[in-house]
Amino acid sequence: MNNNYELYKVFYWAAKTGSLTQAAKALYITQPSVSHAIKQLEDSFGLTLFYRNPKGVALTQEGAILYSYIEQSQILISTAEEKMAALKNLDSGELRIGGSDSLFKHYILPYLEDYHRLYPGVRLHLNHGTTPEVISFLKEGRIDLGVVRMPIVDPQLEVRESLQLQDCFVAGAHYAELRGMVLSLDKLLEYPVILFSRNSRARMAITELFQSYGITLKPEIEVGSVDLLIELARKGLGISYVTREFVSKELENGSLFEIQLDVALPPSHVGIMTMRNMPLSSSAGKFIELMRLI
Amino acid sequence: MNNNYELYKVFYWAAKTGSLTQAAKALYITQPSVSHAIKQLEDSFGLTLFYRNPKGVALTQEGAILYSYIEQSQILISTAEEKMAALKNLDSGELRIGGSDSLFKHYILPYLEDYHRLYPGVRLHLNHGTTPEVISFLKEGRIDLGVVRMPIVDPQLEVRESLQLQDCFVAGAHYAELRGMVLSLDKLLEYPVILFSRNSRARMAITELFQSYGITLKPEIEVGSVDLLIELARKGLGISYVTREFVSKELENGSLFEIQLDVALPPSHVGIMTMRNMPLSSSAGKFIELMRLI
DNA sequence: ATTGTTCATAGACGTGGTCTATAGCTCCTG
DNA sequence: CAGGAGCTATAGACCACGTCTATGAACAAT
Repeated sequence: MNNNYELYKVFYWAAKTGSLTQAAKALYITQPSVSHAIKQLEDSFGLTLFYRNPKGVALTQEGAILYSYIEQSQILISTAEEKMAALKNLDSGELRIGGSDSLFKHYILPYLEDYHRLYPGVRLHLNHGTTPEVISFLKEGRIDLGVVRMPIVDPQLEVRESLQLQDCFVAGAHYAELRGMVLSLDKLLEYPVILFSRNSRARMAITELFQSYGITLKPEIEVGSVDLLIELARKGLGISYVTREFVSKELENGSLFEIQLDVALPPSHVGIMTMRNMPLSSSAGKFIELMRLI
Repeated sequence: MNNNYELYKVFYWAAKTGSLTQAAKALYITQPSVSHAIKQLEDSFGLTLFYRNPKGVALTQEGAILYSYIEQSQILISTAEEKMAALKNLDSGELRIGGSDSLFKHYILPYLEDYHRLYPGVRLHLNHGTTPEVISFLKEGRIDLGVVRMPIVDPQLEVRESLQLQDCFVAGAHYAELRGMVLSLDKLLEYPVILFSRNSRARMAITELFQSYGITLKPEIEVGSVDLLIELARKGLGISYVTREFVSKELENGSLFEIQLDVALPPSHVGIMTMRNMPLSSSAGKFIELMRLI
């Protein structure tokens, strides 16, 4: 009774077509093989499954009972195989990405659009959060990949550097007097500074930089959205510390200008983060491939 | 993608136990075999199905989707195998018998009782009808076996002679004067004769016998039930032509007595009839075996 | 009769699934 | 930190078993 499940495939086709010869054709094997397989099944059960007629075969009572189960089973397997093929060529499946809202909006979005156009069958899930939150999501298996600011030092994670960003201080028309000037850090602090919320990686980086010059950076305003940072600077409420690439539009149309400093601000890097030693889902793999390609 | 379904069995156990080693134990094969099988599946799909951890394996997104189908499929197969085993040792299944009411009542019933006691899981279906009807039932596959009067001459059918019966004429107290007398056929016909309905095999046989002596047998009363034949004879409405074995009780307690004739009435044979060249269901096979045994 | 179906049987062949042996890895423990 | 005990992956050998070809037997149709 310890059957080879392969026999059920043969049984299924024999019952379905009502002919061992037809079953053989469907399975691309010869009729004696089918005959032999059916015999094996019958012997293993100690039951006769088919009536053999000169014009084919017909299920016996017992065979019909077996078929009622095996038919369902085979249909499930076929469906599963189709599903797998669909997952393979990304006709279905899902892609779950973690990252910050600003990175989604200013960096990932165009890739997502391309990706969605190429693979409309793949459902997209975006989970926003801070860098440590995104790392948690990843480790919990709630996302396939995270897009965050480097550096990330975690042996469990594999990080691909994908983009270099340059943070800078920007101001609006209200501080037009500063346009073209080169400020020292001390001088800068005479103006109200607007920073992103405390637990962001960019905020930590700039705070450390000032610290290294012995200066304590204390913001006038603290917000949780990059859009607000930009908006507040434009309205003249202070000088915002933002990623230059994310305000390129405003810099171009002159609604914001960059404050020149007498020290170099360190560039920041964005990385695509995945679990090390864990295979990527094909949807995630294709997405990363697409990001590096463009 | 033309997969060996055997691989799904391995996949199922690997996913279920979360360990290739455990799956190997469940399947009574070695761990490298399991490893190899999973690899084959993954290669065939072009997808990774498991995360390999140092403490076992876990399904990937894609693997989990596959599992949702395969699990159902495997459960169906297991259920089917259990069902087959149950059918084999007659814990389930059905037995469909065709025959006349009188044969059921007087001949088959005791065997049915034994059978039901031995295999209470087998559902019994009794289909009553005349001999030609029973033959039709059999050929249409509505019954597994028929119990009818012989002779049956049909190349499609296989008939096992199972019982010899002796028909005879019986009367009740009203005709007590005939007790011990030996009657000629002519003399018999001076009394009202009660026969079974025209289309029965027993009726045809006795009509032919009279015909062979140049006598036309015309019954006074014609009924469709053996019980009625007996009852009418007991009430004195005439002389009934019945199967002696079916009135043994009445002959013993004296409510009926057999009319002696000066010619021998031919014995009739009961046969168990099945389709030739068609395998018996195990339930039917066991029943026939039981009938011959006792 | 002849031809064309069907399934069953016999025997040969060769692939592929299973095995053993071993390595690499991580985690735990003394 | 070394050693042991898990786990899975890999390599290579072997032989069972599933497939094949060839043929037979039974039946249906022409």
